[in-house]
Amino acid sequence: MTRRKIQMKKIDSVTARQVTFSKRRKGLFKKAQELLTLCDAEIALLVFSSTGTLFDFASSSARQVIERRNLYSDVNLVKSYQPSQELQVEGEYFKLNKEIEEKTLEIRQLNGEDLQGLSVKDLRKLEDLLSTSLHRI
Amino acid sequence: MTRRKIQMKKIDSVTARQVTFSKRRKGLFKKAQELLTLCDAEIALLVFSSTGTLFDFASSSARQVIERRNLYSDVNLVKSYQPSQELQVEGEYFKLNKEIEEKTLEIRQLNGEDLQGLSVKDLRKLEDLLSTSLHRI
DNA sequence: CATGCTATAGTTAGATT
DNA sequence: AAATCTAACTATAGCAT
Repeated sequence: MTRRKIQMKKIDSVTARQVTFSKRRKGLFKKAQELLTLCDAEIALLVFSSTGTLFDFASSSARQVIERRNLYSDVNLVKSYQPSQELQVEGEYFKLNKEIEEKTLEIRQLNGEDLQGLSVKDLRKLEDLLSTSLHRI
Repeated sequence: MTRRKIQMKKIDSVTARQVTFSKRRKGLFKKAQELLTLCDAEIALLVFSSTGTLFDFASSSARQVIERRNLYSDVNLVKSYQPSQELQVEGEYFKLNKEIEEKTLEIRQLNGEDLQGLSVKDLRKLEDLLSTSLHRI
């Protein structure tokens, strides 16, 4: 796209591929955000790196889809409304992604990172937990 | 973006918004396709129009689906690829679930449980990790 | 309404730091 | 590994048809 036109095939160099992945992922999310804003669309975007780790997820207003779905089922406002499979699927995605996020944070905290969100009490708990774990090992 | 720079807000004119939606959606999917080709990533992209109808879905391994879809007219787009979409979704599920499983195990091990699968060397590593974490806290 | 055009806005590959 | 730069690309807003 720039200094040189590139071939549309998997980039050979691992490092170059990672850099491009990072740059283009950012660009893709920006485009998604723009589409979302300009056209009032709802977008769910899941990007996995080649190693299979979930790298990102973008959709602010897609949450509303879920909320709307829940609203419909809760209030039973529209009897004939059947959540489409796509929406159900999206809902499950959100759930799974949230679970992954939570577990990732938990791991980071067990590793002594991201502690600023914790109260002193929680810190003591975590400290005790780690002490116990250390003893078991 | 072109003849004129536009404001990043919802486009007022309904017709202009529809045109932009169509154009940009196309662009977004192209970018997604490029990212997945260049970087061997896996991408799931769900775009809902403002009326809430699912407009498209893209996934790395769904390449064939997308290609096949292009053979059909716009009107039949969604219907024609639904069954395959289910299959793709299954794959993504599997990945997310696997990631959750892995993280769950990691947490359990950080808590001193499920250690039987680890070698002595891994145990030492974990011990060091916990010591360091404890120190940070 | 959809599709084609095209000047310009926006994106990014490769280099540099 | 991450940020910055910028030439060289691509995407697209406003029109035209």
